[in-house]
Amino acid sequence: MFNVQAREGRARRGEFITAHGPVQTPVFMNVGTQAAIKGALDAGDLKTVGCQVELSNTYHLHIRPGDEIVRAMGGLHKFMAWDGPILTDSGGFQIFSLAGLRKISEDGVTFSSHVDGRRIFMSPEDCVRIQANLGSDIAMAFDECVKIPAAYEYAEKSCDRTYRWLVRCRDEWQRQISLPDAINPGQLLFGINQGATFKDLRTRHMDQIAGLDLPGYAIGGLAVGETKEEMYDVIEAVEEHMPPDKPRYLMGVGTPVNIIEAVSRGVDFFDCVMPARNGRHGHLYTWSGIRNINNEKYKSDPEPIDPECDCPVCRTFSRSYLRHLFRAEEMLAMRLGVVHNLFFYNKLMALIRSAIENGDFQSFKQQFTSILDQRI
RNA sequence: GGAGGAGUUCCCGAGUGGCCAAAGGGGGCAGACUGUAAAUCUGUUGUCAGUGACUUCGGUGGUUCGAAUCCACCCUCCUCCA
Repeated sequence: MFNVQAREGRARRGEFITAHGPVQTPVFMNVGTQAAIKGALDAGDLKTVGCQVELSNTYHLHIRPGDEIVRAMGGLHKFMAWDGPILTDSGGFQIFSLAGLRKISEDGVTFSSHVDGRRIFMSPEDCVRIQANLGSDIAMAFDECVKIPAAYEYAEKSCDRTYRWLVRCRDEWQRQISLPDAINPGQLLFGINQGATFKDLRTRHMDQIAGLDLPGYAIGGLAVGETKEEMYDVIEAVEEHMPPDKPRYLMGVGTPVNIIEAVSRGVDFFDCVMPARNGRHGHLYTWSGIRNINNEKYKSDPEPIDPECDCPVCRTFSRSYLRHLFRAEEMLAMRLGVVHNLFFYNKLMALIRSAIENGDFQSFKQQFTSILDQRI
């Protein structure tokens, strides 16, 4: 299911097979929480920006329109007209981000819907069943994403519970994919490592979940308050305990430099809202740093966002025009900003892959880590 | 010609004797954003300078310890009556 084709140091160049086609790794998954990329991009645009995997959210689609509706419409692929691989995130991050609106128990989590306030209970079994209804290719385990800094006692307790939830997720997943009317019988389940910044908790938890022999493993609960050095340290510690023949997914990360650093530590899958959110806000990635196109200095600049970029936005429009669209709050501004940024991220991953294939990854890393996160 | 009303910092608009360089919006300038409660949020926006000083509320003159605020005249605009 996962083949590592080339390595350089700990960095891996691989291929992961899903029910909707192969995924070349390292890969960036493009986030479309509610079955749409914010900024008004549809599945056709995802092809344009070079997306391999689309990511949607269990909690959000369960609330609206409802996973039963999506199932009745033939599953998420058909619903949003995307025929490539889809990963559904479990809602574990919403336990973190909707902290004021939820309550956790051993059974599961009770949310107050952020849409209409009604109370929603979600158990690990519910979460997996919902993802089966959505028919994604990769389902994520129901975990608790703990805020950092965390108290050791709480992190330990949470970690243990997340493990018990994972066993329940695994059992329900096996049941769901073997049902005769399963929307996607080829759906895979990834387990999620937790443990805040405590390396002993992290590695112990990783050892536990690796024992379940799932199709893939994620590192969760990072980029939620710790420094980037702490994050890299946790990745290094956990990576040694991750099965070498399974894909590794660093959830919610990150900046271009975060991704390069994590690839060099053995991570294969990424996702992040940043390129889409920054794109909507006019912070546009280039090969020489991040450009805030709102800035006055671009008022009458005829150059494209990045002369080195061959995305449709850079091939067509000037900085001056884009700045105008952002200042005038035209919808087109957000759309073009997101198209450019996602194209950039997907291109970044393509360059990382070929660098690993060619044994150039170390020099690629040295060339770009000092500039890509810089503001210009 | 007569009767009322109004002129505030880039714009709109509060403020009717000291707590006013002047609320609040808008606009401008900048910043943040990491498994998306984000088309969101934050800072800043008279000048020069570390506290402070200086100029500013249509104009001119006055009253007062002190005026955007009170008085007089003038200018401009709006409404109504002739």
